[in-house]
Amino acid sequence: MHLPRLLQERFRESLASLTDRADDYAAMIRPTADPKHGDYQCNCAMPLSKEVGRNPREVAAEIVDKLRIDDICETPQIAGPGFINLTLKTDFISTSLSSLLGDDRCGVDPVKSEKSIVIDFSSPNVAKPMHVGHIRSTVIGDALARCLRFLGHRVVTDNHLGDWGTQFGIIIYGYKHFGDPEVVAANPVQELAKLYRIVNQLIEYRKSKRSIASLEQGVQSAEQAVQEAEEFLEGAEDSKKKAAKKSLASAQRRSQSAITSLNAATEKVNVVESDPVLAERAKLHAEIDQAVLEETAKLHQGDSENLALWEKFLPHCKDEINRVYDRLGVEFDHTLGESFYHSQLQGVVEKLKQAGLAEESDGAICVFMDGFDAPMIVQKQDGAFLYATTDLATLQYRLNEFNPGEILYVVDTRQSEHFEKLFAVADQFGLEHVKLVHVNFGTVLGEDGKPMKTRSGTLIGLESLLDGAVERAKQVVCDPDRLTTFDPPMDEAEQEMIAEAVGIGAIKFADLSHHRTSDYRFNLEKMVALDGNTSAYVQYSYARTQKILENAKKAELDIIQLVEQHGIEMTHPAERNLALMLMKLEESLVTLHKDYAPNQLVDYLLDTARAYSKFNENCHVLRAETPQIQAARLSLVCLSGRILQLGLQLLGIGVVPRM
RNA sequence: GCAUCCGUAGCUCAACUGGAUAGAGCAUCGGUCUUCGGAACCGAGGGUUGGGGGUUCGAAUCCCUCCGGGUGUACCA
Repeated sequence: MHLPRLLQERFRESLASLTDRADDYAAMIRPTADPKHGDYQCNCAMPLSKEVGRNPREVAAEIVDKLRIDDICETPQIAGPGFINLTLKTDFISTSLSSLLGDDRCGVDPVKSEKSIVIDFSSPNVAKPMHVGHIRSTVIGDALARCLRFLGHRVVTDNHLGDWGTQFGIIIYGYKHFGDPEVVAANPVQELAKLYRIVNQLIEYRKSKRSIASLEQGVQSAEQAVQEAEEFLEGAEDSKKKAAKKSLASAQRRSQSAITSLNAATEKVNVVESDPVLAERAKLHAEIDQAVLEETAKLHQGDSENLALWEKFLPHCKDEINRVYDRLGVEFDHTLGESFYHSQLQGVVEKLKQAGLAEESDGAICVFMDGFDAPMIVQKQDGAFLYATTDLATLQYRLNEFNPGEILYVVDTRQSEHFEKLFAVADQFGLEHVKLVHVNFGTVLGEDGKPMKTRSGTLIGLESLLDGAVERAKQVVCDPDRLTTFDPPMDEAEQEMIAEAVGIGAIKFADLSHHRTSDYRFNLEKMVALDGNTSAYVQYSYARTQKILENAKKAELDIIQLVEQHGIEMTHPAERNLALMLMKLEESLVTLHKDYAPNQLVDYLLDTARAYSKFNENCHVLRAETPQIQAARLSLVCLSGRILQLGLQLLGIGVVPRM
């Protein structure tokens, strides 16, 4: 059920005699912004009037005159410069609503032309703890996969794991120098993580140590700039004071951020140097960054010892990330990591050379392209391949294996340039039949508006983030005062289950509720709040529907019978509004697909939950005046519950029967 | 420097890609109801969509320009 499409068909017929671009004009149907203009509006008369050189209201009148739509809408109204306003007939809404009953797709028609769509998302580096930066790709990618699949597309999800990079050099180095084979064997996941941290800390120490001099210089020049700005402000004429204040504030910000960077580096150095054990280690492993790269290179060249270690460690690293996926309820059809493509990389480079696309420059093999300052480097001076190479190999493999119509890369927006290059190269490879999309997304910011970090400046672990949300959700949802109102009482297990659903849901919902391309501020308190634009509000609305159905002792089959017997009679505006909302799920999903923007569905669910609340407030079900009215209300409650549940499920969020 | 994204209510964010009086939620203030669970509902205030110009029936959206910010910029991913 996609109302704009239905209306569009009618307009196309009516427009056919006026223009040969009837399709384009018929597409100009929108929901109205204000209910007083009806439910939908068609905005085609104004542009069309220009094409045919006539008065827009006249054109609108002619369109309306030819329009056969009285089975769906009241008489269309022409308003303003030539808007055609459409109000659905309440009968039509009732009939449509009853057709949703018993339909497990909730009225969403499967797409007519299904596509095969590959979605590349999450893609963490194994052996490195997952952190806050992995939320967005994982949550957005999973939601897209669920929604597009539900729409009827053949979706292939692939987790392009970073399982072949420097982080393994780090672990291998750590194992060789700090590892105890027995301890690692006994508790591999934790021990490997520990080894990673030890080596990484030393590398960070070295980096920081090297950068301190230039950071100090940065602070100095920033402070000088502040001073200059202050002096300028003092001497400035009144007319320039405002501008001078602004540039002073800007200089102060820069100075602050320079100081922060310097402090972070100094802190990393001090942590190591103030600890005798660490200081000794740092001295012993002075060349550690180089050594780690060498271990990585040896692995890539097939060194038997390192390869054996890699094979031994990889499963444990996967266990580690799979635990997080289990908790998030995320699954993949394929997990083909970088290592899977290793043997194909040389071939890709050769192919690029043969096609005349790649050439040597400064010892590296590069693809130069118009419109880009820097080339795409596919092989380094030292012979190593890069992620551009892997991405090309991956693309090639996916085209052969999955024959997709679309490939979506759910990856941070900071990698835009990489994907522009990748797509440009792919284009020259003759891949124009597949739609390649970089589904980019913004950064998760802390309360201070800067990328989210812990107080000590490190990234926040994903698991501790989830733990925090669940814990907070439990405090809020399982408040002892509230719990006393439940009958039967909630046992500990149920409380845990609710906290998990609400806590994890809160994080996902908050992420998905923002347009993916914008940055957003992470605020746990607001996310798990019971009021506001939160998952808990939607989940709670669902729980209320279930309570009413329970009290009414009616299952969906009973309701279908009641409707067959009594029909659906709507007497209150809140009923009509809710019913109309319930018919719009497909609309939100189609819009979602157009922009790969899950916030479309989030907005829909919030609107629906609010419409339900209003209905719930105004329209008593059990005390309904007549059986007809009650049948209608039971239908609305039942379908509201089903659609809220389905919508949340399509976002990867669960519901609980009571909370 | 170049490229690119952004600037919307006090705060956090939307706005179906050019449509009517720019919407939600927090927060603030006021109101409703003997709860099919009040975690509710109704209402009010709050905006020159960073500034200025342009395009047209119509601009938060497109173009130009200035101001302010983020990000990326040859061998990391």
